[in-house]
Amino acid sequence: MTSVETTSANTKEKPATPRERARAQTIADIIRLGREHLALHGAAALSLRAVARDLGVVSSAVYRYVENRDELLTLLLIDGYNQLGDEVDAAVDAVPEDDFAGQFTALAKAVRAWAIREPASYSLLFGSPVPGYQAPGERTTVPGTRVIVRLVGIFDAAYRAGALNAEVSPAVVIPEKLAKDLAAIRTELNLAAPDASLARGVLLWTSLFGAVSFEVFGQYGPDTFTARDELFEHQLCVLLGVIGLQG
Amino acid sequence: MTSVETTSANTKEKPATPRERARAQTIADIIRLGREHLALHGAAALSLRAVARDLGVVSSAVYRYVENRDELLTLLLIDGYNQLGDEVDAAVDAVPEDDFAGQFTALAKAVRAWAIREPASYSLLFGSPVPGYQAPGERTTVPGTRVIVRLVGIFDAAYRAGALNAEVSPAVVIPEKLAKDLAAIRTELNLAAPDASLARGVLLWTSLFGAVSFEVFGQYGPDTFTARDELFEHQLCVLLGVIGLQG
DNA sequence: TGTACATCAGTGAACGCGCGTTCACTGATGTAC
DNA sequence: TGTACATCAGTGAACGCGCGTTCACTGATGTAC
Repeated sequence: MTSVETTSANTKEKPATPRERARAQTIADIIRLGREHLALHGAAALSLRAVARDLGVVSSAVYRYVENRDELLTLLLIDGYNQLGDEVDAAVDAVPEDDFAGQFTALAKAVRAWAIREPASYSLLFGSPVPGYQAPGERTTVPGTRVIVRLVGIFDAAYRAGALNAEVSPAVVIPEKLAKDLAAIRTELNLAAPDASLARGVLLWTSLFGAVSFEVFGQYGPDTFTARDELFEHQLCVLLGVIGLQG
Repeated sequence: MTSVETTSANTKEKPATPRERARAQTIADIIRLGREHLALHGAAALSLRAVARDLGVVSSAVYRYVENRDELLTLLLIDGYNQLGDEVDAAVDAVPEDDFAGQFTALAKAVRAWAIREPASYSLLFGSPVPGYQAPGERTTVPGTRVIVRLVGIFDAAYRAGALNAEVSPAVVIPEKLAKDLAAIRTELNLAAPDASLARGVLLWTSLFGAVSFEVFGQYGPDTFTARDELFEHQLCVLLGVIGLQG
């Protein structure tokens, strides 16, 4: 269920000894409790002592499993990215391969559903940075880019299939500096879509998370929008139009 | 310079006695130091004791000016909203009244410039909620809605002037529940634009802050985009197309 | 103008709290012969 | 299979820290007569 198992299965293939299984279980418990704590008090207030209390163990015992507070944050970050990534993958995989608009919609809805269900994890991943904490890039980059990689994957497949109408609005000039960035992305992810399409993909990406963040972070206020599902779906429709995909 | 003066000028008209001026100055200092602290350690770590230290005063002395920690947060919130609102207003006012695309661009650029200059304040206003803190709506709603009110103002003026091409893409059906929300907004803000245009306005709003948040919160990573100004301007262009305004 | 009193700013000590982290330790679980 | 040793999980006390908040207080600044 949690992605810890996946991660540990990747590093160590064998089911291992009872002691090792107990250890893996404890680490999973620590992450689970950490996530609960995150949900209740936020990332900045995450404390090893509180996790130890919930675990029913003396505070220093946690140091057998986690080097320090920052590492617990890192574990939660990675676990969150993988949870989100798993749900997004499952949602997209359930849509026919040639239904690009459907895949995009599924991805977007999966992101939103997860964000609303796990607002604290969403905040940790996509909200304001945690003061004094710097994520270790070598461990977080891969899980942290799963959603955007998947998104551009759909995007590029649609382009290759000729389903992307890039000329949907008058061509906008892309400055050379921006074109260089886009070229680097194209090379790294092995894409075919031209600059104008890629740039629209970035807009899609930021807009999607902008809409979700407004909802999760309470920017809409309590009463302004009661029809939030409908609002979100409508925004998706318009965004699909922006990249020239028929919903 | 800060908007405290504006606020206090609104409640008390007179320049007042020396003692009162000294008091106002001290409150302004507290807010300034609070903002610096915010920038260095984040909202969750904001402490009255630290502000007192920077103010060169014993910790209990701050309670002469601020009821408790939460009220300091509220002051910072209101001050931030007003700072942003002032800059946005100034930027928009500098554009000719009939140049709606220019006004929108000016608003967007002002938001982004302020956010990049004051990332901590931006985080407090638009990032993850501060755990354990609930903003008092009766004091924050008015300053907190200045930007969006200004945005829909531009938007509606463009519509009334016939500059908004609402039929830019095939009409999307707006569900009844969402239409009700939009109708309430239309009444409250005295707008003329139809549902489809208003809904696009909301998308514009969330997309704008989505783009800014990604940049401020470091979601782009350190290297992916070096041409951030160009990327943002390009996104504005596309968004202008979405609402049917010629940039 | 001068005195008596009220208001206010700031002091310093104290309260109880929770935090991260270290360290020497006790037992239980595993491993090697 | 049985014993001797190594590894590991968890204990409990302690360290130094910063926090929010209260309270009785000292002086300085203002106000009323």
